[in-house]
Amino acid sequence: MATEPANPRYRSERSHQAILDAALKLCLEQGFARTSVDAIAREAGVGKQTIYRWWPSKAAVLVEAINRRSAPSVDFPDTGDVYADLRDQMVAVAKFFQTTQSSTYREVIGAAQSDPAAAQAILDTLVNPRVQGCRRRLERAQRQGQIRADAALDDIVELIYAPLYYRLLMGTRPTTPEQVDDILNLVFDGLRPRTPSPR
Amino acid sequence: MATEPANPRYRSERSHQAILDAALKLCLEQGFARTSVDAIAREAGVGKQTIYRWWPSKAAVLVEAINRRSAPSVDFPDTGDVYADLRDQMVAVAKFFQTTQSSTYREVIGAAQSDPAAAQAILDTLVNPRVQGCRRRLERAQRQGQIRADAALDDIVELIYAPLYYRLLMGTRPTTPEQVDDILNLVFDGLRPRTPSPR
Amino acid sequence: MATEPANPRYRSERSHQAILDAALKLCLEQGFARTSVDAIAREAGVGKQTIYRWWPSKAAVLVEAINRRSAPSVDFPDTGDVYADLRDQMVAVAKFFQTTQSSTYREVIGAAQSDPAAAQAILDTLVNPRVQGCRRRLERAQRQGQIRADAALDDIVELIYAPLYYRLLMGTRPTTPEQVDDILNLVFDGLRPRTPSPR
Amino acid sequence: MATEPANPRYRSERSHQAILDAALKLCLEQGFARTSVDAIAREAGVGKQTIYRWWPSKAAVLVEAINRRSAPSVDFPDTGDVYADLRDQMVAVAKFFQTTQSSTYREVIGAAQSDPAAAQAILDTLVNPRVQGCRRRLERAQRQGQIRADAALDDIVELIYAPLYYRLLMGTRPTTPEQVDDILNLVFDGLRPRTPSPR
DNA sequence: TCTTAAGCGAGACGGTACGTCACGTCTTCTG
DNA sequence: CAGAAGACGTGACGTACCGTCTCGCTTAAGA
Repeated sequence: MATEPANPRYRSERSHQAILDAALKLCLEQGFARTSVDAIAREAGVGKQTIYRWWPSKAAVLVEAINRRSAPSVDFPDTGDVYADLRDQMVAVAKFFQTTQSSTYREVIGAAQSDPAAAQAILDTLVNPRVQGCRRRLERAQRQGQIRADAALDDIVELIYAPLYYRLLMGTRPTTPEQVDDILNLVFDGLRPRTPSPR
Repeated sequence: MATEPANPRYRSERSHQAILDAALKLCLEQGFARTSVDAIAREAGVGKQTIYRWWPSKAAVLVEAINRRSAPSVDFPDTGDVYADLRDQMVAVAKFFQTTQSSTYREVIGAAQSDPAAAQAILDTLVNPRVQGCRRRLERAQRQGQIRADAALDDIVELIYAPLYYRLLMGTRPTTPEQVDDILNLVFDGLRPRTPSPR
Repeated sequence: MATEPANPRYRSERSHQAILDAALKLCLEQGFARTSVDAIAREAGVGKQTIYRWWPSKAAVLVEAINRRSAPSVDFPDTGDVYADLRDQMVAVAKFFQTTQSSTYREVIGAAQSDPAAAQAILDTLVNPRVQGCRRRLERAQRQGQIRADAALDDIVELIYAPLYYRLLMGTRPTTPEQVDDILNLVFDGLRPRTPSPR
Repeated sequence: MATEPANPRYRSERSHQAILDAALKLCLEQGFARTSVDAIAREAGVGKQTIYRWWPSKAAVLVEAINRRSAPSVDFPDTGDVYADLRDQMVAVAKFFQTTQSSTYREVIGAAQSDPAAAQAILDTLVNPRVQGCRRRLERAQRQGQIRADAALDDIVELIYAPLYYRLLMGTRPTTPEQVDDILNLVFDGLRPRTPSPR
């Protein structure tokens, strides 16, 4: 993983876990920006050096911590109905974006705007694995003729998730699960007015 | 405006402009995160307190500075062809997102993730005025039957701009003007496979 | 007076008094060091410039304010008994040094250590007039044979008052009126052991 | 010592000395009031925090620095002739008060008028050890009958040193070594006119 | 009586220094 | 001898005051 050094010789698993736990806890309590590395070390009962030994930045610690918590959600469901599967997955994301924990994720993405290494870690660890899962599901749907054959899959993935991230990061409106249907309807049927067509 | 105090008595216009200029210049040279308020004050030949007197944070200064530079782009074109008009505007945004200056905007949005006041300033000053322009254009198009009557306009605005912001902020891929057509095609025609329909 | 400009044309007597009152009040409440010129101006309902127009420094304001309050104590008594007269005056000084107001005086002398102009104002306005009064009284006593003819009067004045100031400024011990007799006994009779002599 | 924290764990001796040296140097060059903590840190090649970690104030730093320089002068001579010994010690003090370095001491005492902790440090570190030395010398002299048996020693110590401090702090006149004899003559023989007595 | 120049309250201005916080590295002692 | 504890150099923070300046307004002098 991008946030891991090559050779974790002598690495203390106890300290490792304690750091991730402490980081998440403190960010939840007071926000990522107000959480210092010193505070994480103190909370984890760990020397500051131990953190700097294994992670390049505070953001990297939280990328790993968030990933550990959200690992189960990587798998993309496949019930045969791509609309329903996308809906399920997006609702899960929308619900997460409504929780308090998501603001740690939000702040980490914010910090990554000034920290290319953190940005890369987010992509590699959190975003891309899920994007790949979605892409594979869309591929199957495309092969089965459930979505247009000429649509670029990467464009579709982004078109679907972008509105959720847009609302999260720009704060235009909260991301409620109900809005997922609005998005999917638009994305599936398009903007163009049409002669009545069977769904 | 959100970043302005109620009563700018005796405010020095010279200092005001010098601060905005200095802030933009330094952010362009070394990035927003590496630009300190001290440095802006020094570059502008201004006391630090003068900055804190009129703006609540470094981010707020840059919201106003960016807004001053980009004020002309608020107007949304109306040639009668909504697809072409959206395309024009999106291409302009995509081009801006490719420039070096956009990374200041990007970092300011990043900082706003930990600073609700800055987030509000971005919405009020930069985002919402342009969103309103787009929305009004879509309303006319909807009245003229160029887009579906049952589509919620706010959803459409976000569906169109979100992919550009997503790429900007998540760094998945650069936002080239060519991709604008890919997005618009998807958005207008939808994902559903279809019997040939006239464009 | 040293703290007064040459030509007080148009000077507002109301403001003048308000400044002196405000300065004394604030110093009494929170100490000289914690009292800012801004605060004095605000308390006096006066523009800051008005203070700077008439006094060179915060310390100079307080020298004048203290002087106004203590003007009556300049006169040195003359009952014919120089010992008793010195005792009276020293007791008055010792009592003042025990009051809360004296710590303003103390702090002003402290500030004068880094401000030659203030030091000069203290000498000219507060110290020297009283020293001269004491000196004149000692001169008469010397002419009347109550003190040694060969003693330098300036040395005597300092020898008498220095212990009080020493205790005030060095904080070795408080200056109680009772100690005045101890000092005067020593000063009058000297350290040398002696054959019994008539008082 | 009053200016030392209880437990100097891991304190860097190199930084410690560099701070004291830098503080003295800068105060000598530009005065105590014009010397900022920033400047001391810069001159010493040390972080500002390191100063604040070990001393409560700029004044406390200089109390320790002055003490380190003047440690040798604590011992009080004892040749058997108390007048001569006092004269020696007072001349040394008077000479020091004439040097440029003494104005650092003077300004520190000034600052202590608004800083009780600094005042205490001056007493504990600089004044009281020397006062005790003087007091012990006077005790011996008193036992040997060189000074009056009924004189309070603390009063004598202050009576002797106070005029020197008075001149230093009130700026009435410089403290020349010649004046020491004038003071001592007065103090030993007293003010009272007398029948010729053998010295 | 009417200018007119000043003093005036208010407070913004360019600055300096403050004392604190967090960073990422280095050092010391302890288990 | 690895790791906790935390001191270190660095640098930015946001605040407090400094002494000067720029505003309109009031006020008293002299034309």
